[in-house]
Amino acid sequence: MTNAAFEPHDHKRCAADILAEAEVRMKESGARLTPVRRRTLEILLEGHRAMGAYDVLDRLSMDGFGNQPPVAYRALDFLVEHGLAHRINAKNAFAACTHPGDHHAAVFLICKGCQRLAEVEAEPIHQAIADAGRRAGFEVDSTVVEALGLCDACRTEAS
Amino acid sequence: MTNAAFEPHDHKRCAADILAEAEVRMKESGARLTPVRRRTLEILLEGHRAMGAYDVLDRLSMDGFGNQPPVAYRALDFLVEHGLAHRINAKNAFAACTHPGDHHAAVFLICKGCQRLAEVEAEPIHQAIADAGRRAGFEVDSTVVEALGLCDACRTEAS
DNA sequence: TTCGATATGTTATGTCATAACATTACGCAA
DNA sequence: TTGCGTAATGTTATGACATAACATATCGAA
Repeated sequence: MTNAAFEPHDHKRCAADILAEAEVRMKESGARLTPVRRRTLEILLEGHRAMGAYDVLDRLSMDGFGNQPPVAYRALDFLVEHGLAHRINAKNAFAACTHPGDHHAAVFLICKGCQRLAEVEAEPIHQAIADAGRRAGFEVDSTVVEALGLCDACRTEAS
Repeated sequence: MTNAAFEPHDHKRCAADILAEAEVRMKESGARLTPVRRRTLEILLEGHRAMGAYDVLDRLSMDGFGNQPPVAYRALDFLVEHGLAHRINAKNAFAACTHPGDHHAAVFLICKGCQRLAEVEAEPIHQAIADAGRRAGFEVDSTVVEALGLCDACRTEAS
């Protein structure tokens, strides 16, 4: 089983579904998915890739929103806080969450070939990390798990 | 069992041992642990904390080395490349490796209270990540596993 | 001892991120 | 509906992290 992010798929549908789910969740929680925030999420959803804040900002300002860094950072921070996007530390970049609502024990797979990024649920891994912490007398709050490598397609191409 | 990094211990000895080990390993591999590089490692070894490149740079320039960013970054990159230090993505910072030579499937525990950082071996976790990748049709090369939380001492203090 | 490779110094610039304050829009209570 | 407090956005300025490119010095093997 390969991950959808690395496979050809009906991406318009994929993105639209996530966006719709996001709207529902925001309505439920009372948080406001304002125009900049919604547009920011749409931009992130254009591809299964992480984008830098300044790239997002360029797109936003082309769409008539402000053109200063805080415009992008605020929208991105909002999305991250509400579980609609993730910060990808390894790339100083941001990506739309592909399963908003899940309990969020995500592992990120970042392809060095095509730059695509997949998010897989892996609660047991996060558990194992929490356990390893506990054995060292450490209480884990949050974990970052990012793996770099090559997706199927890029691996085939390389050989 | 708590990790040495979070426990009172004979740190002078701890640092000296790691430094000695580093010297041996560099001699073996033929890589040159020059004065800046050695000094950089000593600086990182002063505490079980991650340091920003510019903090390291300040220290180096006080010691008579150059005072421009590449001086620090080059030394740090050398140490990372040779397994004597690690980059801590979550903090854009660097820390001395506490078990140079081990096969390096490290998980970093970063205390939000005291800022101390421990490195625990966790080959099984890295295996599990590689497996999760494989199931998604992805070949993992390298992984970043960083956990934020509170060490024993800081947890006690907080309560 | 000379020459190529490696390491260091230095200038300049690029990239990522946030503090602080002004202005505008929103939603609710009177 | 008006007015008010809060939340969101815009804008200026600056801080923090990182690297490209080239000059100079040092190391070590032929």
